Amino acid sequence: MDRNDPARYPCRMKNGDHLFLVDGSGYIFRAYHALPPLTRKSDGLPVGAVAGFCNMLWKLMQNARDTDVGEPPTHFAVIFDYSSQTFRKDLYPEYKANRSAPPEDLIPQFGLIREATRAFDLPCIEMEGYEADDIIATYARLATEAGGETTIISSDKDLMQLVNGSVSLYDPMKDKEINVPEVIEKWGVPPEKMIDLQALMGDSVDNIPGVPGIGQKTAAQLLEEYGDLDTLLARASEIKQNKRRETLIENRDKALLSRELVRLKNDIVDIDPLDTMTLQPPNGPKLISFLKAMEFTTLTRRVADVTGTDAAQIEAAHVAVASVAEAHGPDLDVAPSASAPDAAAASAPAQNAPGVMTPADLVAFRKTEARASAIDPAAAIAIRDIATLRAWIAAARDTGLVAFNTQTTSLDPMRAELAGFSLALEPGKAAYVPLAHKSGAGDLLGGGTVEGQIPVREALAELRTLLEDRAVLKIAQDLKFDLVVMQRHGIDIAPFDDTMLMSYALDAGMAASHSIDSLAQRWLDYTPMTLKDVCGSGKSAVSFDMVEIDKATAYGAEDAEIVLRLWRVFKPRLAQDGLVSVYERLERPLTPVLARMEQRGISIDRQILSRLSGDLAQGAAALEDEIQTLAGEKFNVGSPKQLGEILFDKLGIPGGTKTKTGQWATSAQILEELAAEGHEMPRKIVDWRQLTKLKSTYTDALPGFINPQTHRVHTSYAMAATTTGRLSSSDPNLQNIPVRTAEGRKIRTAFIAEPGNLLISADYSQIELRVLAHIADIPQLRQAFADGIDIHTMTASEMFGVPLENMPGEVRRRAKAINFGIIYGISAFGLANQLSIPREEAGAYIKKYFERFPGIRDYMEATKAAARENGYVETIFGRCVNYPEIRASNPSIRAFNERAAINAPIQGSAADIIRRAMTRIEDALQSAGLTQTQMLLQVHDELIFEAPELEVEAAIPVIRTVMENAAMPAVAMKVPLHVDARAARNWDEAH
DNA sequence: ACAGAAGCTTA
DNA sequence: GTAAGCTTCTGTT
Repeated sequence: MDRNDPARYPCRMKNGDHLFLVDGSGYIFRAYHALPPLTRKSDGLPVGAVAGFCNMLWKLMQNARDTDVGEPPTHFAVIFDYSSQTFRKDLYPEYKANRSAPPEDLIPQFGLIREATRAFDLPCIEMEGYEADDIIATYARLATEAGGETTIISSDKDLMQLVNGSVSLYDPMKDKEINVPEVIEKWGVPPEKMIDLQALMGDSVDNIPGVPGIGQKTAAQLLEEYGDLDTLLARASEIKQNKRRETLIENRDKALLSRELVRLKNDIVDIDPLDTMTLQPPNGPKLISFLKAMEFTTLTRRVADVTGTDAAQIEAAHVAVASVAEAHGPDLDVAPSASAPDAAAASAPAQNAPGVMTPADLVAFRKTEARASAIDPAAAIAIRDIATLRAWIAAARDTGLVAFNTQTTSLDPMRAELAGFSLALEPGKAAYVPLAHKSGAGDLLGGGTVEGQIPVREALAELRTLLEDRAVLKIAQDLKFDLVVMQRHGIDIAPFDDTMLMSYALDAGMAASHSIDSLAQRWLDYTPMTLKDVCGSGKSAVSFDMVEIDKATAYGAEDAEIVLRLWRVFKPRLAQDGLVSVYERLERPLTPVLARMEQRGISIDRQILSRLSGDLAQGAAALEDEIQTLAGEKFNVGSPKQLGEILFDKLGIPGGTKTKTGQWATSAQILEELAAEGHEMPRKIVDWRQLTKLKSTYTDALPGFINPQTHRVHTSYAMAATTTGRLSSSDPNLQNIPVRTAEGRKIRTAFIAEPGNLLISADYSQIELRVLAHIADIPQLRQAFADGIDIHTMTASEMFGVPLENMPGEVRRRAKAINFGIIYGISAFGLANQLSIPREEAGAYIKKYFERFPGIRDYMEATKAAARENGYVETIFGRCVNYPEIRASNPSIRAFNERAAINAPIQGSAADIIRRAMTRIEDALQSAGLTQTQMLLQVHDELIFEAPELEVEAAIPVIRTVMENAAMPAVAMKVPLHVDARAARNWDEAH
């Protein structure tokens, strides 16, 4: 007798009841790939899919009214696949044969998700020999026969065939209901024709053959014309297109077999009756016990609130796990091994659906997915009331992830006023929150605030709960900017990911820019609006708070959505390419450190600069007179073109050379040579240029950067501007303040400490040569550094056989030039230029050098070979620098790339070392009780601090220790690092 | 108003 | 010979 016979098992389901069927197996795979990887904090157990599953179940049980799925559920069950041995395998042994094993960190989650289902007190249904889809089909039929509605929680296309007036699908990740019209829109046929459609088009993921050459479009068109598969096959000979007719006749059997494979079995017998699925109120303690074991704190709290349970009183359940993946063990701070090139991921087959994927497949899938759907800025929402804002923030906390950015009135974060901010939760779901937009109308009254904006204080109070929530990952592009803006409002942002830094870790050297515009172009094939489009440009430009809210919404929300989409591509790539540690240890943690340095700024003495400016003006004017007298006419001394004509045409000085544009070259080097030949004017030009350079670039420009509120100068550090890992500084650039000449050094006396404080300058001595000695493992260099011997003197002694004592200055100077040349990927041409000696002589020096230090030549050859082989080189901490043009056929382009590839590991490793020091130094000072000592500036191998006089003496050894040990424990340097540090009232004396 | 060249500053 | 950013001039838009 049939167990589903109503006579035997009176089915309690009745008219108006609503059955929810969750496709548990489908969900696991989808959640695993769609959600950010999450591991249980205490033991590294991967639980991302479990977390997504629990959040979804809870949401469905609680908020069915709020989601778009109609009536709340009365019956509820979760359905799983039992095993891969099903009747379809008997029919067609190749069915699903091309699937690979699930990822290792997904395996333990299968069992956990069944545990989770039981913790929710929900029936957990699986049957040997059947797929979850067949069980779902059977229950949907039973529910319909009993007069109930069914909602299937899945978006699997295999289930589309079940949709009808009383059965619908619901995609939990897109919060989208799929009914008959949606099926028609997506597939071009109504649900009842889905079986025939799939039979024709086949499915590469499930290995369903279909009819070769017939895709979705053609299949839908044929069914439209012939009605169904049987009719189509019967009348196949009528088809006009030769190719299509032949293939349909020839592959008739494949089509019929495919139909049996995709047709779901809706008449399983011996199945648990529907009345076992009646939805009960949640069992708070049981559920919380499980959630605690999983360490899902946010959901635990929420369940405790709703069920009125005291979570603190409940013990975590003991949850057994089949096999814990060890892949995500404790972070040992070890340098990663050589990272895999991108080629494997790029060539992996891009699939249409997640399915079962290897990490490389996932990366390929995410790259395809990124381009698959269009960004629609017009669909963005403007949030203009506090209730809506709260709802979005709650949704972000549910998801645990949100893309965020600020829109402000200035590109300088220290002057920027907040105009609004945007949030994106998932592709297609982005919003902008205007806060301080004004209308141009009230000009005379100072501009009126636009109606319908949430008061800034209230909005920021809500925003704080999101940005400071440890359970919500904030994703931004160049987050440091937003961090400075928000920290000025007393709000921190943590935890976070930064797509700019991810791109930098992944693709340094692949393109000049890691800006959002170039990333959107590269990864999404999308050209975003520019600030110019929104604010205008030039004289007619307006600040962002004057932009119309609709326009601002489109711009701001688009930004957030792009960031979210980029993140989905980059996150798995970091793991795939072995760059997680570079990103998480060298890039991300530096962000808040730099944000604080930028906010502190440095004090500058206006009067010193003003007096210097006057002196420089006088000196330059006097020289200008003399120059014009020598020229016999007034001309613009600052114009290289006019100057060239005076020197080489009018005065007829011989030996001039031309630049590539055909102008006379008048560089300092050429002018120096002319001066050495006894010409009077060139020397004066060189001096004039020095004075005007100092005046325009430094003494005149710097005061304009003094912030009116802080009275200090706040530079901006770019974290992703160089290819090697160095920072750069701009607005103003404080990494090129003069130091070489006495005149220039006077500028540095204007950089001062506040009264009662001193500036401390701590710089690495010869860090790049030490790194070279480490990487290339050169015995003499290691010995010299270990013994504290002057490295250039040692080099000269080794090369020329001269004793260390009484080394002639000129000999040491040449050795020094060679040492630097090595770091720069030496060429005879460059060295000859540097030392003003014939190329042959320079070549002889290099030859001699390599004879004495064969290890250096080996290093250079090995690095070139590696760069050519892999397309990239790496630093001692695993930072990759790409050289896509290393194989260029143009010899000068190729040689340039080779020199850069030789230099990058050296410069980049040194940059990594100081980054590590910077991320540690604040804590070290705090721990030493030095609470007032603050890091202000970084100049590649130097750090500048400001400290109260009383802390200086204690701070210096702390700073030195952190800096000298910064490579540890990831890398044990074979040579000691040495730091010189001193303190003074101004930067000149401290340096 | 903007872009590129030339030149100069730093590590 | 490596890596940056800023100013002025010059010619174009």
